[in-house]
Amino acid sequence: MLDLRWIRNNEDDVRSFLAARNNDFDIAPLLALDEEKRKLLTETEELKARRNEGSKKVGSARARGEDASQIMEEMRAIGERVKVIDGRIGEIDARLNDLLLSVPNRPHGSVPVGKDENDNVEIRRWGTPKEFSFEPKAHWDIGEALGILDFEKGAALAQSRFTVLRGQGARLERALINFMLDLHTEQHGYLEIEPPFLVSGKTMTGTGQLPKFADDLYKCENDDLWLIPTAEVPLTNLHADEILEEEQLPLYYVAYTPCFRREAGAYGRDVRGMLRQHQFDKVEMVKLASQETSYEELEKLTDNAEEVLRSLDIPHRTICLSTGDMGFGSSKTYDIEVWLPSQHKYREISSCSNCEDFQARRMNTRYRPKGGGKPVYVHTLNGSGIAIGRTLIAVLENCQREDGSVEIPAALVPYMRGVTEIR
RNA sequence: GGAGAAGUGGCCGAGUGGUCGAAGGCGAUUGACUCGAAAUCAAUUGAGCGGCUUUGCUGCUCCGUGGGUUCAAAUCCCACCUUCUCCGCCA
Repeated sequence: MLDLRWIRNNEDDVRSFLAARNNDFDIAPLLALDEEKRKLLTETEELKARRNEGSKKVGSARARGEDASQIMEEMRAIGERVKVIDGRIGEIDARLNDLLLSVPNRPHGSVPVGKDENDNVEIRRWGTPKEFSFEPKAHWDIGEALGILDFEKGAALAQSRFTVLRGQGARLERALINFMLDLHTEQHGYLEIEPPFLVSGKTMTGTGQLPKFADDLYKCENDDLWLIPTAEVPLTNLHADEILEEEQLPLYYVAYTPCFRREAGAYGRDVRGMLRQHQFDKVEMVKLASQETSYEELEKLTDNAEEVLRSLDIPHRTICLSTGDMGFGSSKTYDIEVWLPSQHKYREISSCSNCEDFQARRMNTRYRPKGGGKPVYVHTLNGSGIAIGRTLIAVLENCQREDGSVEIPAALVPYMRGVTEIR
């Protein structure tokens, strides 16, 4: 959510960044409502001041045993007008809030302006895609041949886009989770959290999933509970409605959770294998930082995610998303993409964003600056550190051998209890 | 799920219709005292929105949340949420 006052004073900026995002949101009705509300507010506040004064007079008159019925009558009339105006203000507020929650975040000045993913800018590459002496297979072929990936059973138990992992496949998933959690907690200074996997509508609104993206989420029928699409939601909301001290910042949190996404609107894409699932595991990093340090923290966060892939020796590249490709709540996003030999392409495995104060304003998380002063909104950052299922895919495909077996990267061997290959 | 109790400022805690945004205490900050510290004393110490003669003054709102009654609500009424205790159920 953006600051309404800022929108009011920077109309042109808002219009131009909405255009850069290909967003057709019209701010005119919003500004009109804002104007009307402020006019009514002045009116009702004046009336209330008069009523407060009158009520005090009634009190003191009664204390002296005098008759106050005339003032009471006047105050009753004022009260009725106040009620009408406040009712209208309430309606405007609700509408204003709805509109504000639908305005996307303002992109940072360093973000490339562009229409879509074709305008994303590659920042760096790491590693060289391996030359195979044979035709590298896709992970679904490797996994099914080894008996560790079962797509049929996933579909039978739930529906398509669910997978059953078996044996060393299930263990590899678990190994990746533990490896990443250990890396981030022991080397990068994150505090491990185990959050709820279901959260309230308010929490979903805090990070921006609601109200706009309800169709992408799974909701419980009888409760105000939603399955999290990413641990970003509970982690970022950990300090909702709090005022922190600047000395506490930055806060680093990391969590493993399953993630649940309806993937509505992704019907034809990545239908084979487990690249795009309704349920997938992810280790997620979240930071709350001061306004001055958040972009520095974004660089570190992205490096923390890249470190996972360096440790596993998997080729990858990092790109900066253009204004047209960026998510709703982000001011700047780096995607990390791994090399998938079977597709001969880099594919997204992590997304690291600085949301600045966009989420903080929604969930009301502030900090008191050093040396006192008014509380200001924190900057929130999140990044996959990293997607587990896609990492498993990357390991299977990049570490496959001609005979169909898969070599376990050295860093994972301890987590696989000494297993060095799956065959 | 059933029965009961409770939700007040950073914390504890008083307040059952009228100068209550809220006593008192703790904590914090500043000053005095001190060579310094402690102790003591004094002052200050919530948030949001707005106005102004803008380092201060001022209006409105906020006592779990949302409604209602009233000239006036922390205080009365209704609904909901959360916490605690007991029962039931369960891992």
